Formats: sequence, structure tokens, C-alpha cells
Amino acid sequence: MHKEKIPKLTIPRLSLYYRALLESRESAFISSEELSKLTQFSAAQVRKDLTYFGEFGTPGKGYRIVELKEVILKILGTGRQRNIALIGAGNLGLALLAYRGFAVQGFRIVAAFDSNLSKIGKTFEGVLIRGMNELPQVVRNKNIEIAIIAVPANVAQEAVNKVIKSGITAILNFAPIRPKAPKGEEILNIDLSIELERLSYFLKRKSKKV
Amino acid sequence: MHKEKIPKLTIPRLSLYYRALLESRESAFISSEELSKLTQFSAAQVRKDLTYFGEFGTPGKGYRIVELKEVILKILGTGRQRNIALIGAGNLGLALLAYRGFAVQGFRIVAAFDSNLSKIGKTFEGVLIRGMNELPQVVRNKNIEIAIIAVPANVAQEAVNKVIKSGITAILNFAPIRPKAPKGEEILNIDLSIELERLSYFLKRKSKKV
DNA sequence: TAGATTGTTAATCGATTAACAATC
DNA sequence: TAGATTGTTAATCGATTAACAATC
Repeated sequence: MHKEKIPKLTIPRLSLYYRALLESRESAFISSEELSKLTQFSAAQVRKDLTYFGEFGTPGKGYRIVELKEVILKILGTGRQRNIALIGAGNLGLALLAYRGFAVQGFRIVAAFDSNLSKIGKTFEGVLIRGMNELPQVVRNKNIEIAIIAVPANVAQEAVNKVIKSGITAILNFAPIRPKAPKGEEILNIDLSIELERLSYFLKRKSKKV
Repeated sequence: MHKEKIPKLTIPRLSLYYRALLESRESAFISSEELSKLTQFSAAQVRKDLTYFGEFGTPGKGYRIVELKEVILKILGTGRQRNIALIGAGNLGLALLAYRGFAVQGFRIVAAFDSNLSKIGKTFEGVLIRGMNELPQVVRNKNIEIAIIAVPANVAQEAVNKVIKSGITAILNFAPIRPKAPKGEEILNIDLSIELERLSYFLKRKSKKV
């Protein structure tokens, strides 16, 4: 196994290679050049990314599609189900609950939490909304590994603290803050207003260039 | 004005500096060191990012908070309202419509579109859902500069094509595809399953390390 | 064998960090 | 003036690309 350091962005690229492979059922093999065309990454990039994890290709032929798919699943750890706790059952939270799109990849929201008493006890999409106090036990009982934070900004840090205390180490955060957390936690931030501001910067630049 | 190339990630950092400044009302000046503490970026990074756009600081004192906020607003182009078209009025789309969180920064969804006849004509959060055929005229009449794509994957490329044809150049895409688009379009992808797969990779690694 | 394509090394590119003279 | 902090240059780090020997 290689010991070279793996670039951060290699991982999301692997996901995109996988997606491309799903649509490549025509032949048994695929070359880095073909994967490059499908994903817009360079062929050298494709080969480099893959060799961080082993030698999966056959010179002269390319990569066996069936095998490569299995390999990527294994690398990403998406071969099995991963249980998710949803923190916050507001508009966004409930939309995520209803969005069964990622269930196919094995991700499943198996529990939802809110601090609003009027929501606790209700069921959405077959998932019961519970009070935050139940978090630690439910995490344990349902083998939950990931939390999605979909609460307002002003209570987000508090929510993250509770999630961490419950033993969860992988967090997808939709609240517009950068939560503080100890080492060993992996927090990915999806920050709508920052993305919109990037677009605004792009528009500003464009208008200036005229 | 500097002509050095500006790193891609400088822009989202500027947004985060701005957020930090909003909470710094104690004194008139703030140093790069203090901004560093608030944002977790290095002080050198803070200074470097700012000098791409000019010299705003005073040696020995730091940056005047009021001035720096104005400067960043100006750089990002967020000083004025930016109108948004929402494409897709499903669960996620309607959640975004209801989420007024980014209205404060001047971003406003002023029109929504769907191809589902049962939705067209209805109003959510004061916004009328229209058919896609109305897109070009509404974009013109309402001065829309940004589109948010919140449609299923299988119709996302088609939606993006129509958006581009309507003259919009800045797109925030929530569909799990990488849309193809001509140069001159700025498309930012928010891809839930890819983020979840990154978390899965993290969990996989962690479990191996034990 | 000839042609194709891998895996890998070296070169390049881009971004961050460290250090410090300039300056308020 | 002495102390603090900027703006900038050079060094470092990290990631991507180009090129090609190895190999199926």
C-alpha cells in the first residue's frame, strides 16, 4: 500500500469517477483517457488518484469497470449502510428527510431531533422527531455515525457540542457558522450564503470587465 | 490595484472575515492577529488576502473595522440586492424559499419555476410558481442574475441549459450532477452525496487506524 | 510483435507560511 | 522615541501536469 499523502480533493474525485463508471456499461474496460472525458479531470489526474490506493489497471487495456467500482466503494467505505442523525426538523431538515436520494448510496437518516416541543413526538417520512436529550442513547442504539446539522445559526454550536458529546465524529453542517470542535472530529460545512457571495463576486468581476 | 492572481479560496475567506467583523464591535481597529483568532486562518493569510485588493491597514494599529467591512462588501459585490430564480419547487426548493436567512445579505429569491403542472400557479412564501417557459421574460423583467437549481438529477442538465439560454451566468446547483456549460458560466455545485461520501471515507480511515 | 495504456518520476503550477523592513 | 503591526518578499508546502519507461 502506498504511503504517499493523499490530496484532500482526491476523495470527492473518486466519488465522481464512480458516478461516471455507473454510466459506462458498454465495455468491460475503461481507460484513464475515457474517464477523463466523462469527468473533466485530466487523465493523469485519474491515474494518479487511483494509484494512491493500489494498482488497479492493466497497461494497454485500462481499468476493469466492475473491479474499479468495487475498489472505489471499498476506499470510500460506502459499501455498507451508514446511519445518520438529523439535528433540526425545520424546513431544511424536513426537506433532507424527504430527500431519499442518497439512500441508494447507503446513507440513511434513522433518527431526527429538535428542541421545539410542538414537533417532538411527530413522525415525518416514517422518522420520529425526538428531543435532544434522547440523542446519546439513540446514537448508541441505532449505531449512528454521522450527524447532519440543520438548525438556526444561533443554536448551531450548541447542537454540535451535543452531537460530539454523543460520540459522533462525522458532521455535515448546514448552519452558517464554523463550529469549533476538538481534533478527531470531521466537520464539513455547506454554507449557502458563502456560495452565494462567491457568485456575487463573480458577477461583480464580470460587470467590471465590460 | 494589484495584478497578482487571486487564489480561488480567498473569496470565501473574505466572507468569513466579514462575519467575524460583524461580531467585533468592541474597538475601532482589529489586527490580522485578532482576525486570525476569530477565523482560524493564519494572520499572514488574512493580510495576504486583503492586500490582493489594496492596502487597508495601518501599521501598528491594524484595520479600521468600519472601513474593512465596507471594503469587503464592495469586493464581494454584496452591497446591493441580487435577485435569484429558483428552479424546482420540490421539498428542497421550497425549503430554500422559506429560508429567509440569506435575505439579509441582499440575496432574494424573486421567482420560482417548476415543470409540474399541479404546482404552477400556486404561491409559496409570497412567490408565485411559474412554468419554465416563462423563465426568459421573468429573468429580464425582474433583473435576475443568479439561478438555484433544485430539480431531480435526471432533468438537471436540461434545467441548466434553459437557465443559461435565459442569460443567467451564475448558478448554484444542488442536483447531483456536474452540469456541462460553456465558458463564461460560473456554476457552484452543492453535492450532498459527495459530502456524505467524504465523511464515509473519514469514518473508514478512522476505523482502520484502531 | 505492435499498439495502447498504465504507474511513476520530474517539472510545473498554485497557495500558504515565515520573516522582516517599512511605517504608523 | 518605542512598540505594534502592516505589506511584501522569499521559502515552503501541496497539488497537478507532462513525459515516458514498463508492461499487457
